Amino acid sequence: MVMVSAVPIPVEPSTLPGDVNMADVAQRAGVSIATVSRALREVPGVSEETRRRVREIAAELSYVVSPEASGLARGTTGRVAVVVPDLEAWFYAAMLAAIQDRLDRAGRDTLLYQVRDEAERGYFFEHLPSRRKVDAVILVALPMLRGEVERLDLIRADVIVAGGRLRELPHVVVDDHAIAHTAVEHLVGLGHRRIAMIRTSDTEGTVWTADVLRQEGFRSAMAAAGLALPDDYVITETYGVRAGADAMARLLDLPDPPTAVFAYSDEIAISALHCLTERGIRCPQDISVIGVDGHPWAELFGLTTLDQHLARQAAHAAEMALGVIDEGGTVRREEVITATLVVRSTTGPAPGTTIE
Amino acid sequence: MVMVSAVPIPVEPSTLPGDVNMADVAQRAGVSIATVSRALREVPGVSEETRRRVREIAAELSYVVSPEASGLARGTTGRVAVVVPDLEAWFYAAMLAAIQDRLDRAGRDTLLYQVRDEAERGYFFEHLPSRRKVDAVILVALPMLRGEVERLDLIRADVIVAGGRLRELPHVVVDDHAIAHTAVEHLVGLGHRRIAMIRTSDTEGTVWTADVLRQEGFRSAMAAAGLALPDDYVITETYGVRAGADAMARLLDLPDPPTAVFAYSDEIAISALHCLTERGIRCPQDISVIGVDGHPWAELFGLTTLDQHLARQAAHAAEMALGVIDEGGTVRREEVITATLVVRSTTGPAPGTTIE
DNA sequence: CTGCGTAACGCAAACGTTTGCATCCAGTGG
DNA sequence: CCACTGGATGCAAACGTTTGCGTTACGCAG
Repeated sequence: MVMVSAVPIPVEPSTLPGDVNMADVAQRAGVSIATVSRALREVPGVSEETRRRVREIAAELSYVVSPEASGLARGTTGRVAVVVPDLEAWFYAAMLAAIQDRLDRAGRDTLLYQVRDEAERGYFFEHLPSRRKVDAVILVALPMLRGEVERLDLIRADVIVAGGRLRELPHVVVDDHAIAHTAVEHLVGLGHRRIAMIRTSDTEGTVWTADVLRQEGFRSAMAAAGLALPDDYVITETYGVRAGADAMARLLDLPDPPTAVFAYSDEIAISALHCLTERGIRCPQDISVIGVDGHPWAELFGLTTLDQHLARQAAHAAEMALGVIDEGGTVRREEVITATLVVRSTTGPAPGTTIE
Repeated sequence: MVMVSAVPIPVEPSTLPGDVNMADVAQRAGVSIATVSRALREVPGVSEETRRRVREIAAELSYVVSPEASGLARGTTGRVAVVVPDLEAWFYAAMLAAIQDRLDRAGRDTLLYQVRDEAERGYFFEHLPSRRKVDAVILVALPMLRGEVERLDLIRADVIVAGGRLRELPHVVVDDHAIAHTAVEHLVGLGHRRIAMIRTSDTEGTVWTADVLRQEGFRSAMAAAGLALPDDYVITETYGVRAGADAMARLLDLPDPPTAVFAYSDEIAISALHCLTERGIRCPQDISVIGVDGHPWAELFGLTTLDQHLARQAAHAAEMALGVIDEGGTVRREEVITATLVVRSTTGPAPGTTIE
């Protein structure tokens, strides 16, 4: 560590590449540390002339404030944690990407935590690594147990939920109930009467609102349309790349297979589509498929889907985090996004329906 | 701020949920702050008995050290930055996921930065936000300009490169040259003689070793096999979900189309496959396709690919970062992963080739 | 000319750790 | 009985900022 004493020893321009601190800048500028601090942070109390000079010298020495020292002094970290269950699923990666983007613009850093399986969940909620490391935590569609929800209080930071709701925490969600209704109505409008749903489970005891609500919505939409919903028309597969395909296979093997399928996500839908291709079943002539998300590949595969505007959800979540951090309680505590139906080529008239 | 004075006022168990500091623990335990610090960090100089008691009280008060204060005192951050170009591409998300995982196990936090387009690249390299915020930076397959490479020196942290090489920086790469050779040899072995390659460009002036090497490898492999390589057999498409499909369309429209295609990535390959489906061209009977990556969906689509063991690459990169941080220079500076050929159903004998 | 308000700046006390060094104390061998 | 050793512990000085408050110096109204 190079420490420059109070005695004005001349400092070489680029001799101390890393270890430049405010004292160095102050000395060079002939002002006090306090003034440098104020000058660089654009706070009042410094003349324009001084401010300019300080900035100049700081740049010259390529000085950067120490986030640790700064954070310690102001009692804040400038960081926000984002917690996701599984980055390899597009949904989470896209959400994370958009959140990071917004935080970055606001000058905050993004800390990433993954909670992939039961073990990691346990670890996370026991140690709450984000404890004192961030100003806010954004939980992205993270299924959790009741007891875990309570431990969140131990986080010394504001908690925001994205893609679901949790207790009274501020959150941004998509209207999952409406999603299911829109999907079913679209299919019913095409003459379908035998409609199934595919979802995946995480095989644990946790629940997540999106999952629950989409199922409920599906059931109520079917009921509203006056359609029967056999038990085996709601299929649950364990998560994986073949989940959709396997589920579709089970549906096709039913004595009375559906003519349309509502998939929980686009990834599941695309996997299901693949099953159709494998079996030589035409889509949408023989069976229609609709997904949820707005996955980039939905476009490629011509998948009809409900775009849930991930980027917008993410931006709202980030905005809430920023709001809570520096405005406190005065911030909106709920934001509901409405998904929009994007009709492509995997949904069509039910077999035997006359086309108008 | 609740400050407990030096006078031993009894402290309620869970009254100060967040603002517990070492002084509180020390007071309760009847020892000095120094001892608490040593006790909790498992450093020698504390009796087992004291250590136990301190740990107990700390847990009781749910005390957590302030990372800012700790970092300031020890001159280290405990954080590692990961810089990626585009999280929505599976490659980067998977890499990030595995890196974060490894860092997490080592008790380090992961800071995420995205550098998506030219503007963001400019901003990143001008401000180097990671400047003093992390102990190390892992650059994941980040194309950059020459001048930008030089600015990296200003980062007050060790830099590691994953998925490419940069100057003399420690890095982990896949053997891109070998990848291209293996792919071509596989196809040639199946009787193919007209083999094309599809790659994407980022339309900027940057270069990235993987891209360059795979092209070079492809050309040299073709030459080694004694095969002609027409200029229009190396197709460049701008990145996007239809890139592979569009490129494939261009290839099919050639007067003398190839019988096999080597795609830069699995995502491009899958997109290309879709073009075949659209046109009713059979794969592999009419044309073979091989990708690179080991994308989960490659399995679903039966795509033959070169698995480049992302998780392993990521783990090595993280390991290097950890190594450089606490061992300094004594660490391996290069790690070369060999991709493995995974033969599935998108590659088969060239049309007209007799099957043995 | 005096008093007063204000802008610009410096002082020094936090912020909560880590760590080199000093201190104390119980053994221990001579 | 006496240095002497070594383990356990405490003291206090960093670490590099931020910020409340005090001090100038200066302009202006009374």
